[in-house]
Amino acid sequence: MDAGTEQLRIGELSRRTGVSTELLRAWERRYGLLRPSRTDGGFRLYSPADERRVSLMRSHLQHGLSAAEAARLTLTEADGDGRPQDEPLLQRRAQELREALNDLDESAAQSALDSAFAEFAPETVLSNLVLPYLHELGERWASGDASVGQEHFASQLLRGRLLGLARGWDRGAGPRALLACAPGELHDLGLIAFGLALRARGWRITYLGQDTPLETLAETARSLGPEAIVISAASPDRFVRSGAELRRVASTANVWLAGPGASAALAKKANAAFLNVDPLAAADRVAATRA
Amino acid sequence: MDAGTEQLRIGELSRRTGVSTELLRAWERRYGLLRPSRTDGGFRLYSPADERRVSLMRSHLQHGLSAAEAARLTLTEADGDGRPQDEPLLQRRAQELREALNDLDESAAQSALDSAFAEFAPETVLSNLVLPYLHELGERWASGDASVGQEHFASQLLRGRLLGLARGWDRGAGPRALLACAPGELHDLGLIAFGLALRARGWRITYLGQDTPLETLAETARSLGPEAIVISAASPDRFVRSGAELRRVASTANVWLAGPGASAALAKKANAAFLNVDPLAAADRVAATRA
Amino acid sequence: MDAGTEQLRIGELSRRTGVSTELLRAWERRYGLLRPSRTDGGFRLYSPADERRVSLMRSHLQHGLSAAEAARLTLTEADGDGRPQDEPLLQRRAQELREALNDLDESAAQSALDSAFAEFAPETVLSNLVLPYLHELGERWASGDASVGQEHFASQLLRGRLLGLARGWDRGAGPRALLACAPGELHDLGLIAFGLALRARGWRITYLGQDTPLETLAETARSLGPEAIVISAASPDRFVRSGAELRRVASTANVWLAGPGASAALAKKANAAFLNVDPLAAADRVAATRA
DNA sequence: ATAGGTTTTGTCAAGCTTTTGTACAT
DNA sequence: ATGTACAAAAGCTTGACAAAACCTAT
Repeated sequence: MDAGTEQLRIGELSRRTGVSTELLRAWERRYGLLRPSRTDGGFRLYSPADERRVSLMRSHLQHGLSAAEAARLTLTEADGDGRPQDEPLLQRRAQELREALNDLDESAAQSALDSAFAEFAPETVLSNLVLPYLHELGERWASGDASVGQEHFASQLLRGRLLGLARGWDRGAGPRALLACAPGELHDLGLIAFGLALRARGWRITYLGQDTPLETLAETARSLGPEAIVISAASPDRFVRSGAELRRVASTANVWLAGPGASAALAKKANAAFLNVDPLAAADRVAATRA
Repeated sequence: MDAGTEQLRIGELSRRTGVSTELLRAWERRYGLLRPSRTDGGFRLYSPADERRVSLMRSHLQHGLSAAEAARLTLTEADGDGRPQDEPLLQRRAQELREALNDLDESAAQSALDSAFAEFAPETVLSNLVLPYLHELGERWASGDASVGQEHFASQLLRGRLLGLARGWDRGAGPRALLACAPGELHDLGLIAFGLALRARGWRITYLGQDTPLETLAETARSLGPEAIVISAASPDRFVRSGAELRRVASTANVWLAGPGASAALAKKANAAFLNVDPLAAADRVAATRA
Repeated sequence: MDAGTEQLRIGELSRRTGVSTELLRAWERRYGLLRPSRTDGGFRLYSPADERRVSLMRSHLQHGLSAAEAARLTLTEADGDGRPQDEPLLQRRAQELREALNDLDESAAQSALDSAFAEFAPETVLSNLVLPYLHELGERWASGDASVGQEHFASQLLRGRLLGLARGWDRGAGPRALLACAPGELHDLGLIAFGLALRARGWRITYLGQDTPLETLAETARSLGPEAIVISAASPDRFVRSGAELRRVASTANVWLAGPGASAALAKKANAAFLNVDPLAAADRVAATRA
């Protein structure tokens, strides 16, 4: 068990922390600050975690907080920081984001994202927070667990965030990719994430967004001459309905079908390439064609 | 309106301008130079505009004018002091933006917007660059002059921009507004601009975005209890199709119909209020209900 | 939600803000300036937001406003997120950043930067907020107007922010640049800004940081074979002292000298190219060599 | 410019309650 | 070790007050 952890008795804890034994007991009684185990005879045995809590408590008192407040803070900090200590920071941010979005709390969501983007690389945030949340939301929604309001709220907020990251993604001298959602398709977040990932690999992105008619796509492709065209859809019908036009576009350029709606069969039929679902891996594949 | 402007008492104005309090009162009495508001107790409260007038007055006196003359001049000058010089710059930014968007040149567009937001107040940029461009694009598109690619590209880019400005728009303590596009409706930029303007008037915004089912809206409204609900659509059918549900939502909350698709008749039928087209004026109207 | 926020009692708030407890209560009673929660026993508990309000109030009083006016302003500013709405955004953010950094207020500084980066392109933020602030700080410091603490605080915070943006800047397929500060040189913010700008132009960046021995630089260059090497220093001595070694490095690669310490003469002597001072313009020049 | 009256605002006091560290009896 | 007691420190409310700032009218 925890054979290796040192267990202090109250006198020793008092000596180490400079807090009188009476006070330690009072803190335990009044605020539940400490949770010592006991010897058979009833003596308190404090763990290192208890010792940390006492120092935290003292530091808060030093800063002028009232004892009640200091204890409250100490407990929430120690719990949210100490026990799931092994739980990575990333998990915590994910949890914060999830709660904020579910509560329709915009600024909390933004600040969770701010923290995450400050602490991790953009792709890490995408692959560990944003995309998993979208996935989860899709499933909860399919099973009737999420309100559609949450879905709308979340996707709008995340869209704004991702488009913010996208700013300037057409600059530079790399190969150019043209991105669009299939006709009728509104789910564009995965495609934007893909664009960001491809951008990080040095490509220039031109993004046409949701519900792009293939005629539009073809025209734009003619004027830009992109190295790759990526068309995304969340459901297969989007591709099915425009099979003929897809073939036509694909005959003049390097076209990929992506998103949950894409499949190897559909791609083959359209004479296009098939892009496996995960946007980040997809970026690797497309980038590899020009390495 | 000018909730955020500092109002000085006579002593501080005197200290700042170096004009005795008696004289300030005399100028007000004799020439109507100043028009301070009053506290409940009767103390004068001067606005920054008053402060400017006093400096102007002093400078005229310095140049040897009689007090009466100086006052007359000050009053006429202070009114005609605003924009005209800025106008060309604004036009230039508008032109830069237009060209960049038409060329699908993302970074040029972004930097035109950067310049504009650096040089002008947010609402000025909205009302002089963004909204006019959208309007123009709509017309060109209707007449077949704009490629759909341009429209897609521009609206996606502007959406990212506006959502960036929107960050934190749910914070604070003001009344809350719930915003959504009608079912099937994808044109959300006007609604976002409206949200930004309402935000600037102290409201908190919750935004559900494109194509929001009315059931979703109703549910979200129940949990948030917003002061106002604004539903936008670019074409009337969106509203027509969901007439019955609209009535139901409107029966429990303060609902406004907005966007080019709204009309007084439709609003009346739905038992909702009608919001005239311009997003900024609309924000004024909604804000006025709670002033 | 805000389980982790510290709540102050009135005495501590008084001590921190320098406002007597009686006055704090009077402000609450008369103007509703503060809205403390209460303990079960009825003691007031103030949030960090309350603390901010008190400082704002004090600052307004300092500027000569009457208490009633100061309170009104404080409330509208603090609740409505912010400030005069009719000012160009960029100026507002610059002012917020400046105040926050001068007050050593980290979270206010971060949120000013969050807003700025959401609203503007990274380069715009760099060239309009970050670099000017650094410049200004340098001058204030030279004239004894700024404390060393402020300088450390600001540069630490900004460095963290910029390095956050820099994440992943070595990815992709563009030409590679190797960046380093000259031996002994610790001012690296300008160089990082330069790196970011070059990254936006499609380059890959390898960054060696402060105080890089030229031997290290040469070795790294041998193994990476960069397209360009940029060495930065804030004062000329850094370059002077390592003249011979500089020549050697420059003989095998394309070397640029940058930063306020660089000059055409020094560069010529080292057989390197001279990079004009502004990091963003510098990025344009370097990028142009490979367009 | 002065006189005489009013408003605003910071401070103080009295009497009572809550909080919290320490002490003591079991 | 526990539980109770206690007293100093910190807070609360109500009410009042006086200096500073401001008003109008002469």
